[in-house]
Amino acid sequence: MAVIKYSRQREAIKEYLSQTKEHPTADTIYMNIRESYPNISLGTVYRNLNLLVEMGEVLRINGMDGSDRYDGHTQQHYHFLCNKCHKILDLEMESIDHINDTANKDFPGKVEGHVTYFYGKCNECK
Amino acid sequence: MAVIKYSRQREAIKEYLSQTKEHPTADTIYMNIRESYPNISLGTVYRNLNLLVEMGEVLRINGMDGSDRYDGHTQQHYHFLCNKCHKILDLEMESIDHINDTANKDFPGKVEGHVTYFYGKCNECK
DNA sequence: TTTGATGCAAATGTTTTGCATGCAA
DNA sequence: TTGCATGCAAAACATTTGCATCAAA
Repeated sequence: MAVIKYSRQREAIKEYLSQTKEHPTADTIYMNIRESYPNISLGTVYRNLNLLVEMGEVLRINGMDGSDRYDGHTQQHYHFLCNKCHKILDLEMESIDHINDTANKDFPGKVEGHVTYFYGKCNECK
Repeated sequence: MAVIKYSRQREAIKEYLSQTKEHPTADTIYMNIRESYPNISLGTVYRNLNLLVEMGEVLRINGMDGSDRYDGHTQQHYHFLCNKCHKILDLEMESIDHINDTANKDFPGKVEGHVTYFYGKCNECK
């Protein structure tokens, strides 16, 4: 089973994601990391993002738009997508984990979690 | 502004989607419609799916997997994704629309809706 | 007759992969 | 020294689009 070795590229990606409030695409991440590591390749960015998502250190947000977006802040929180300017914002809200129980009622399998995002108009667009 | 003309291809897609319980991909839909319309093209399927989604007659489900899936049953319902066999099931559950209000609290913009899907293990995989 | 819809193929955009080389352990 | 990670380029996918032709109104 593959041992995971240190790589400065992966560190740079993690560092960049933990420090930004945006929810960048792989390409945006690539552009940014390139400022410190001009030789990094897009393939490496994708490979590391997949690794980090798998390890639970980064969240992948998809279905918003053509390409996936990534979020380095893994504490439980929800996202808001503006229908007008397509910005993604973090929502500070109380837990809605009880909807798992609602879903589990009368369901023969086992609901373990949910993925939710909210949409509407952001502060500037409303 | 574009008038929408009747097309038997679009009818066939709508009919197929309203009759299946699966949540097929564009390609699966294409394969099926091809049995009655051998000359239909994948481009036409995509064009019509986009149209139907825009008209609200079909739901697009994304973020589950590489490619988007479509659902002809537009009454409000939630989806469940099995982590093991990757099946998508419909959930019969009470409304959780109140989570919009939860999200709206302390949010400067305006939350208009949400997208939610549940995951876990289905009846056969648990 | 007019104009939207289609089929076909080429183009686009995103993500993955094969392979030789580099680097961590 | 071993084998995972990288850079590069090509490949793989999913989806969109240009254009000549077809068909609905």
